[in-house]
Amino acid sequence: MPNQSVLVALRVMEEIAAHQPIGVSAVARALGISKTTAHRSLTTLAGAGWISASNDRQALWSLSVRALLVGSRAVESHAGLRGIAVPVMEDLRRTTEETIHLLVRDRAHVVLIERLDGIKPVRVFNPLGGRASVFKTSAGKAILSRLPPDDLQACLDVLRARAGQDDMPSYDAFMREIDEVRRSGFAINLAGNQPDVHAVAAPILDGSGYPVAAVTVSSVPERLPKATCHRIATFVVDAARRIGVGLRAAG
Amino acid sequence: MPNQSVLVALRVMEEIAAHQPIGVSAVARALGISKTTAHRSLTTLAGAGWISASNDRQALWSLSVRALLVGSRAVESHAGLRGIAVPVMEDLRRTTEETIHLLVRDRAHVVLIERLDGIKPVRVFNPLGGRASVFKTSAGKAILSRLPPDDLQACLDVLRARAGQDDMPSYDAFMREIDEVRRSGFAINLAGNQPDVHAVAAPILDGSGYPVAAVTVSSVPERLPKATCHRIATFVVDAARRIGVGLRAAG
DNA sequence: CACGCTGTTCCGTATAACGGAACAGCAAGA
DNA sequence: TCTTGCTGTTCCGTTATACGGAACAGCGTG
Repeated sequence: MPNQSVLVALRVMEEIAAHQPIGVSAVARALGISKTTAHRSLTTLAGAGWISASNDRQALWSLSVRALLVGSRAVESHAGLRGIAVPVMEDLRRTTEETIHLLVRDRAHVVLIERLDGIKPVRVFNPLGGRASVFKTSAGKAILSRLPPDDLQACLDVLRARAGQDDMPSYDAFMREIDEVRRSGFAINLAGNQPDVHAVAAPILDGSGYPVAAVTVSSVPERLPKATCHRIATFVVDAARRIGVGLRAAG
Repeated sequence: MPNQSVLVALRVMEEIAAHQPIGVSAVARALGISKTTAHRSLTTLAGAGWISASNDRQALWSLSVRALLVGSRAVESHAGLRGIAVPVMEDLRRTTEETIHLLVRDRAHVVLIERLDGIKPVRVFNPLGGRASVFKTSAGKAILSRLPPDDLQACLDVLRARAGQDDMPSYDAFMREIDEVRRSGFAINLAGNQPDVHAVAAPILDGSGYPVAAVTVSSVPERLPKATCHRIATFVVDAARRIGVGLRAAG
């Protein structure tokens, strides 16, 4: 296994991201490495400007802005997905007047890469880069419904291991829901991830039919009851389709 | 210098962020390292899931979502700045009906860490994690105006080296403007960074008086002429003050 | 005052990372 | 077609480097 120190450094950054601000000993304990190695990794990362220490008596480490600068470029990697999606998302917001999200998948999670706020005063708020379970969100279900069988099975294996815990849906029920999403072309989430947030999602397919992302409309339950979700699903599906067309034209 | 391979890997990621998608040879050339080292670094980063290759004939590398997942946590490092700022930013948007930005400084740049879209149809659009010169933005001038003398001088040295190039302001004119900003408490930018974008900014000070961030109101010149900038500056300054109070209360 | 915890430094050794060289595959040019 | 110049990839020997144990200093608690 090459570049052990790099693997350590990356795990250190992930540990900091999850538990910042955090000290040397806690990092070493969490990763099962010696304090010496953790300390060396931290000072190296700090020297490169990716993390910084609160200069208290007991140094606690946090990610620095450089990490954001580099990480934020990751959203541009999907063949200009965001640039193509944003104008369509603008249209969708004009039609629905609600918050529009653009998400991509990372294993068993979806990550928010763009957001357009709803127009009305009461509105959902999710930070960019935010992460949620692929099993509890409409975007996750939308993407999973179009995944190739092998990729889908890999995700479902994760669910089988965790079903029941943490409000995870049962394996069989989830399978049935994915089938239904595949048939209808859109997914609905009624407060399954965050209480008081309803959402409807549609998968964005690239030229080869792979679901690279999902668009969603989110709002509070009062403005987005089940019936309304079904009614606006047409617009969401159409927006996803238009973004897909743009992707094929671009790349 | 310890952990050379880590330093290489981080530089590789920065190079990818700046020029993705990019191949092995180009990375090696840009960093002045051997193709072997670049290749090893890339495969290690890919193994850890931070970058991924387009599986074309000629492998081109891009940042993966994992980089965003970690990087996005960097915005939480400033003692809960965003959580405190967002509600105040909501108020400011309600008052002005324009786009509200929250930015922090990284050396001679400001980085956008949160954005609330304006209500009106024509509106500025800046991606989160986006970077702009501290000398050409209202946010940059607002933050610089409250920097301790040493930090300010370090930045001004950068300006002295680059003054004239790239639409950079002259050293003396910029000094005068910073003095004016310090006196008035807010900064204005009339299309100095992006054409057709006017903005007004105020610095957010922590408990020790250090300018940790800036809030801005941005819009198109028609809705934000110079006179209007001065009129709404009161609201921007007050928003920045309220966020500062929240910071002091929190930590 | 000892104990447990911080973070930090030193050091010997095992190993891992370096770059040169060689190879395969593709594209443009002669 | 055959060359030239670029890709990316693999192998290998040597050197330098990253590892963890042990020891140290500083602080708060029992």
